[in-house]
Amino acid sequence: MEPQQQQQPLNNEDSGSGKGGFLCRQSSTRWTPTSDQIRILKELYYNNGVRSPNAEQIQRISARLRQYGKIEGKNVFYWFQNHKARERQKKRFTSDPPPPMQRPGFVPNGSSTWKPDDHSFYSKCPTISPGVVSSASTLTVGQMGNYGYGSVTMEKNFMDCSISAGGGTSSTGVGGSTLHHHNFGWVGVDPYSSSPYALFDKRKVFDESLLQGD
Amino acid sequence: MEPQQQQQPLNNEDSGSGKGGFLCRQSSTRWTPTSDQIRILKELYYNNGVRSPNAEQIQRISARLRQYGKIEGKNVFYWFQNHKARERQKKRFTSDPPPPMQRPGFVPNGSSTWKPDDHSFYSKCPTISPGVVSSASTLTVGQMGNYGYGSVTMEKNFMDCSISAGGGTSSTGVGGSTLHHHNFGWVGVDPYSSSPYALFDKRKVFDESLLQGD
DNA sequence: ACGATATGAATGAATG
DNA sequence: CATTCATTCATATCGT
Repeated sequence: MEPQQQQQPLNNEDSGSGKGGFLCRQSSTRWTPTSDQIRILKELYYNNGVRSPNAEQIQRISARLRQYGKIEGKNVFYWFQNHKARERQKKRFTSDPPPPMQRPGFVPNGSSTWKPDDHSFYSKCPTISPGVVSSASTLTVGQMGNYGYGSVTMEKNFMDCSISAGGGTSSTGVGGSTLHHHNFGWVGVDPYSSSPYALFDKRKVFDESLLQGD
Repeated sequence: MEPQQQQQPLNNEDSGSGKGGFLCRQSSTRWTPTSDQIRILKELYYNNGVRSPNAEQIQRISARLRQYGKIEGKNVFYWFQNHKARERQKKRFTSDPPPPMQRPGFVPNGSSTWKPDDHSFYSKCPTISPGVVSSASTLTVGQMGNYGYGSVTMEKNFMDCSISAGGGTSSTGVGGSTLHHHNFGWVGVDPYSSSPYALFDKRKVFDESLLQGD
């Protein structure tokens, strides 16, 4: 990447405190990552091999990053998406590597897309005590955030090994619950639905089942 | 990042005279297309209707343009991106009649994050003349006809719902008894693919504003 | 020398 | 995951 390393007059954090009600340049709607946030994100990306974090990871990451400035989960999500995509893209039109052709008979990857995400090549869980790791399998999302050694420079720890967590991939392991993962309660109106009755189309929102996480 | 200026002030290559070592005009901060390169690019753009060349085309174009000066794939990529964007932007101000009302002073911002998406649909109908071969010569990247983009304008400003942590099924939902950490932000995200848009429908509401745990 | 404008570069956000 | 759009920043270029 481009050596863009320097800090500028971070003017984020803004929030026009409603000075008068008019004027007040409403900061852009767009997230403006701070240097620290960027630094951490890159850390995660390069040092921890995080590339496509899932919801939980995103939650933790954004929570951690929030210390350095306003940020939402989607920002983290997009950041990784973009960073990854750009890296690939740049490489794509920078050189003309012939399409990766695998020799027949050798199935590189059946159907599952290998995710270099966490638990990939880098040995993770650096700061996690072995004993504690086990608990990670269930869910460590608590907020181990930054304890002791953590400090600001050490953020890889919270990334840890969450992969096992409920098999982010196969949540079906829910067990007794016959709950289907099909009940996303998306609220919001349908911009396309010109049909008034389409209102009931969607399984309306707010499914208590979803809320009652427990 | 936004407010952050990315270009690092690399100061090498003193073009001035021994100034001492302060500011200097480095020669290669940014690509400066030559007349020939511009000419060809414009030809591709206007005569061949190339708007968003893909990796392969970019490679060919840059290779061809390299005859006229140093150039990289990304330069071509950005050139088309910018050219297209500016053309559109410009058109938006000129030929686009001022929409009724909305005068400065009217602050739409109120409760929901106003989304400045004014995907004005306009038929950009390029002015390329079919049959015109021009002198594109060797380059055959022309892909006229793909200026679709006239997508419909759809407002998806409904990304607001509630925090129905669909996580129920997600990894966190492991074991019926395991605690469910609901702090989920995005509604309707598919935990399996961690992609907010992985929904069956095209809706992809992810919201996270309610998040504020820590 | 500036100030304005044109434009290369970067990146957040979104779509398919 | 690839592609695209919008926005913004930084700088090159031009005008006065």
